[in-house]
Amino acid sequence: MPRTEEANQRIRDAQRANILEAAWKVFAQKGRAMTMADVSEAAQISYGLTYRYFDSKEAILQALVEQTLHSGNVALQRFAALPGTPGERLDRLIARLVETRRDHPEFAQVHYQVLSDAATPPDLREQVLRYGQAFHDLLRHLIVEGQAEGAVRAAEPDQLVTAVMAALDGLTRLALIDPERFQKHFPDASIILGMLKPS
Amino acid sequence: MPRTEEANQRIRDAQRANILEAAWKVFAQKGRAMTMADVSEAAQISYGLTYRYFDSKEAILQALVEQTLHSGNVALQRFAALPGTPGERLDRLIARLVETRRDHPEFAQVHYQVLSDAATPPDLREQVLRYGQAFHDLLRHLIVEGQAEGAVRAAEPDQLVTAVMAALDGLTRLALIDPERFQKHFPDASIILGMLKPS
Amino acid sequence: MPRTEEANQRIRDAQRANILEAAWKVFAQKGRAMTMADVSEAAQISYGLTYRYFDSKEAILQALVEQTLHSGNVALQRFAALPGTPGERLDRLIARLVETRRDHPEFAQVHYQVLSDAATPPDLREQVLRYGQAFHDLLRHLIVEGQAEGAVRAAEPDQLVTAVMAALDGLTRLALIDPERFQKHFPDASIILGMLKPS
Amino acid sequence: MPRTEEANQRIRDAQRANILEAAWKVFAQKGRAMTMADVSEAAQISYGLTYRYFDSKEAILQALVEQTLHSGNVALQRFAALPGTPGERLDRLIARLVETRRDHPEFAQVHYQVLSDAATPPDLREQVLRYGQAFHDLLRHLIVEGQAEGAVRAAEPDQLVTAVMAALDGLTRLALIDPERFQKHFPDASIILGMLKPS
DNA sequence: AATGAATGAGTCTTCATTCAT
DNA sequence: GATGAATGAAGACTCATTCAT
Repeated sequence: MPRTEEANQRIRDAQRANILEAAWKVFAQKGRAMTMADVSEAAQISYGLTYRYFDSKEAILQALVEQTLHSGNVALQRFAALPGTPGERLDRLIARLVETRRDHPEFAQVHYQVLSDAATPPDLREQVLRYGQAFHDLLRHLIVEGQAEGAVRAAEPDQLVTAVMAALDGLTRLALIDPERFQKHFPDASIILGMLKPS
Repeated sequence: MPRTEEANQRIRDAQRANILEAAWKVFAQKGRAMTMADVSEAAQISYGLTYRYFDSKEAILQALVEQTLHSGNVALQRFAALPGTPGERLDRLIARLVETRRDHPEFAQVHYQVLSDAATPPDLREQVLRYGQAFHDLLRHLIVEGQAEGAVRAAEPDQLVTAVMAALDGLTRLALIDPERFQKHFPDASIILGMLKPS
Repeated sequence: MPRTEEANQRIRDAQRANILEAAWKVFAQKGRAMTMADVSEAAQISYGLTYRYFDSKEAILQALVEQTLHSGNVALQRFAALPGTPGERLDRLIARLVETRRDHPEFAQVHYQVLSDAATPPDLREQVLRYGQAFHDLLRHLIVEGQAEGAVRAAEPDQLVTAVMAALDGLTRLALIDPERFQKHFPDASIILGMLKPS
Repeated sequence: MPRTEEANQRIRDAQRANILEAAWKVFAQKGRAMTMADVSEAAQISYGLTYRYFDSKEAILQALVEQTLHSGNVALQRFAALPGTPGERLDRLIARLVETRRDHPEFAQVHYQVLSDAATPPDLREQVLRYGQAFHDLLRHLIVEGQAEGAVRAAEPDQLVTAVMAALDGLTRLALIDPERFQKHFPDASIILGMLKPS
């Protein structure tokens, strides 16, 4: 009795998720040194099977990025819709972003790897950059509004955005280099917010 | 008639510098994906010649790191000896650090690459970590003193240090990922200092 | 449908044997100049596949040595247990050794290559030397006993052992250098035994 | 004042000899792993100069071989002309050959290296083989004559020759593998002669 | 005659990708 | 759908050989 098409699809979806989860684990540990063998081993599947689900290592990275983009965009939209004054919303946004960097640095790390790798195909790079732009835009929007209400210091908004994004990226990086040390001294969101608050 | 020893020495010095300069360029572009072929091509020399000047790819990275450590340590010492109140000295230090990130991001980038690469030999890693620690110590020292005089906000000093270092690393990163875009909006040092100033 | 585990095991065993056999052929011809490309070509497999079966060129040599040590040790033990007077046992031993040199010179050759190569790792060298020592000891033992019963000439036993081992090694060498010529005139064991017999 | 042609020639001859002597030392130590850098360093001359005296590494080996062939042939001729019964002459010949193996194993080793290396050009190989043949012929001649007078055992002469040559080659080999051990137990020529003497 | 900087082909090893079963 | 054996294109490194001075 052959499996139904539906059952097959379910198996496929589960396996794909399984592979991606494994890829996350390996990627967090090894970064771009991750090999296909690492992934299949972590996923507890055979070497070749990975290729039934992903055309290439590239495609896995692409999928990882997509996951980050998806949840990132969802979060962005949620924040965009959140009530409160710009200052309040900024506080919450930054707090949340800092938290994410501390608890899941590999999430943002994927973006970095993809962007640093000269071999990254243009379209993938483009997607990540576009997400960064959307993120930038939201942040900038809140900052400009915050400045209008006096909740954010008077400074070139783009520079403020860049500074905040840099701090977040830096946290990602430090958390990966020496987890123990940096987790202990992980800065409170209020410190990051110091860059935005009027003095 | 053979070249004079002096002429040879000149050639060797020039070539070594040439190779390192080429390595800097390639490294800034490709990071750890830099190949020896890349370097020799950028240096406009044959593949094999690189090995007359550096024993291994490793050794080139080591030399790059040494350059950063050397000028980094020189700068650290200069700052340690600088007059002024802690607050003033912090201002100058941060300003200088931000400037360096903007103009020579690959300088700091080399440290990150070395630390992220699992294949980095322990002694090299050790050197970089030690420098990071010295840097951390100086920053922390100034911050604690700055807090004593009220020039720095009341917060856990280690967190402040981590936040500043993260921001600097992040700037490095952004400057490398998309130079054109981020150079334009490169944040003023005063924004980074916002993390430290009392609100 | 995947192959059965049994089928895979069969493939692996066959391939490993295939590679070793190919390595024997190449090694006999080229000695230490054997390249991995030679081996894979002789085994009629791709370059990379060799590395699925052996971690390095080193490992192949190690495996070749192990084969010789294994059968060598088996032979040694068999001879050690053989009945007969020392003189009779010596006769048989030498006869057998000469025969092996004639028919499988590459067998002993591998030991020589391993010992001459400065790059041989110490443990491998150690194994070969230990086997040589065991061989030396057996031979010496038989010679001393043979001298006691008057079946072996009166001479310094160690010198006799050295002379016999040298002759055997020399046969290996000649057999490899110019098989056709030396096979034709391959000396009878009785001639080698002449070094031991009382005059 | 330019050097005279004669003086130049003297310098050239001295330098050539110097290089060959250096090559002997290095070759004895490293065998075919000898590099051109090794040679020039041992000769205390510049890297490139070696190539003014020898067209290639090959040519150096060739010259080393020629030296052995020359002195070998001289010795052969001297022995061929020596007085005495065949038995006596054999005694002296073997004694001398054994002595040479003990004191200058690298001499014979060169032949072995040249013959084992598949890359050896045919003409060089031919020369060495021809010398081996001449040697073989002399030995065979003496043996046949010795058999006629009853000084040599009755056995296939070619086999006796092969056995003696093998023993000598083996001594060369053992002396190189573990000089200390084998020098101590180096067999007396009388033992080697045991292969030839009637029992 | 002499020097040593420069060249590039050859070798080992890794790993993304393909394919027979 | 699943397996893992097989392929081959890089990449690091060595070393014989050439060449400008």
